[in-house]
Amino acid sequence: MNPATANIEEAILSAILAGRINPGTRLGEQKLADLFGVSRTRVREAMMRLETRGVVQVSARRGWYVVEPSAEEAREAFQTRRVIETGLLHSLREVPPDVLKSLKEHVAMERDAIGAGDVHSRACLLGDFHIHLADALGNRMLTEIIRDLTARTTLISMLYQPTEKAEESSHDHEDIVAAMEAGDLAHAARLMDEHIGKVEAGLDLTAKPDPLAGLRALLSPAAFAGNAPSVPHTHDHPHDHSHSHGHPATKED
Amino acid sequence: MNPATANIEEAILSAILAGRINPGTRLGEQKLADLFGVSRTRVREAMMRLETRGVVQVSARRGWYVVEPSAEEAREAFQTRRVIETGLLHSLREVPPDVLKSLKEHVAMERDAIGAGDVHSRACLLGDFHIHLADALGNRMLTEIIRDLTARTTLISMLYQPTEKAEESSHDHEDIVAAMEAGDLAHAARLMDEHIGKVEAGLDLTAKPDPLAGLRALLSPAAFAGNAPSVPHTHDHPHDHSHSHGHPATKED
DNA sequence: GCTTACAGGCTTGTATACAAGATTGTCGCC
DNA sequence: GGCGACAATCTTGTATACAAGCCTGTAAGC
Repeated sequence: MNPATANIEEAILSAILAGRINPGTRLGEQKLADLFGVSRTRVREAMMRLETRGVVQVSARRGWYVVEPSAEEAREAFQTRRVIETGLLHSLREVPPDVLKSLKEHVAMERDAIGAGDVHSRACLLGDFHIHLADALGNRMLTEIIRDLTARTTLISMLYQPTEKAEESSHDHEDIVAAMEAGDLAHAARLMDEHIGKVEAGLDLTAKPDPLAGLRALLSPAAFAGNAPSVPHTHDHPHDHSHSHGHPATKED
Repeated sequence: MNPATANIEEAILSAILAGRINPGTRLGEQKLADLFGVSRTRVREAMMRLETRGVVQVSARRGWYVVEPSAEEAREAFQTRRVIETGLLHSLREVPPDVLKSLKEHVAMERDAIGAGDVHSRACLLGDFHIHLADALGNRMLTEIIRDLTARTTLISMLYQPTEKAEESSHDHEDIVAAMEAGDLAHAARLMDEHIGKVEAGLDLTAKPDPLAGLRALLSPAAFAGNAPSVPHTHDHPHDHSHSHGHPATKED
């Protein structure tokens, strides 16, 4: 594949995985083209690849948008992850020591990030755990699949997760690694199943299937005093104008 | 997505699934553009999507080629299928009656095709079984993943499978469905694991990692009498010239 | 006779131009 | 004042033009 095109694709995907780009964000071709210093053609390539991978969508003659998975799609994504990740643990006969070591280090990093209150890298690490785990099998194909899936569930969490129970997730990860170390992979699989189930159960899938959801909350409690309180444009500002995309998407303020 | 572009993508992918296009086949942009009556742009889109899905590859300024998975990739593909499909059966709590009915009908069709000696639809059906099974969960995401994976293993079989044990495969499918009907999904998963293992074991992964493999066989047994026997161009004729792609890839003659 | 350099043709890579549709702001009308 | 039509603007969709690199066939040199 082309290095430049791959870079654009990678840049956007990892920004999503890291939670730096919100679901529903519009990604204009020209804007990205300017940003990366190439023509629209290359950006379009990257976008179409990402569309195939299920992380962006095109709305005809309106633009590219980071997907906002529906409740139905959210359920599918979690089910898919459950199927694949428990299947992975089940088919793992033994865990190589270096993989175990790397996973333990990862969990330690999670705890540090949580302790430091680093929201940004925290979310990133929690998703990364599963990708690391996929690496355990040394199967690139599977890793790629889980990576794409994780991107989707990350977006889902951003859409539907009222409160991120980071400590609980990290603790689950720890237990899973412990079971792996003990060689009880069936148990690890069961824990993984529960873990994903918990994350899914923690979502409020009735919350915001549409961008107007934020509105409704304002409308119902008698509001509408004098001036509509500016309706803080939920998305549609991919990169303000310069490329200093630093603010880590702190939505819940 | 665009209907026309999607059609090109679909057409090529299903031709691969049906075994009508051989691994290693070159797919020229202009040729396909003429064939579908569009410009190269659209063909390129379709190709790049297919590249993301892992079924074609581009060789810089030479052309697009249907992938020829290496032995390593073949192992990964089968392992991935094993992980996902056993995981699927494990996480299936119960099997809806209509799904069971549909699977039984499918297996019956397999047997008919085998009985009739219909090589073409036979291979197609054997792959389709797994896709149908994915439908059992009603999870489009998972179905899509398995579909792409099946495309790859189909190509792998075309590359490495000396003799296709169709009857055995169909019998395996039958057993799996029987276990599902009996409600013993753990058993079904075990059977699936064995089944995929058998298919993988039936491959000769040392066979032809390169297009010259057919050559070596000719070279070693003292051959080279007078004229090199024409080296029947192993691939490189996507659609001869008109679009009457009817010959069902009977390679093993 | 064999090897090497070169030229021509063919294929993709990339940018650009133009067409078609969507959105939004404005003006006229009721 | 409110509503609807219209025009300006912006965005993607598609095709085409040209650049750049690979492959092959040919001819010259050894």
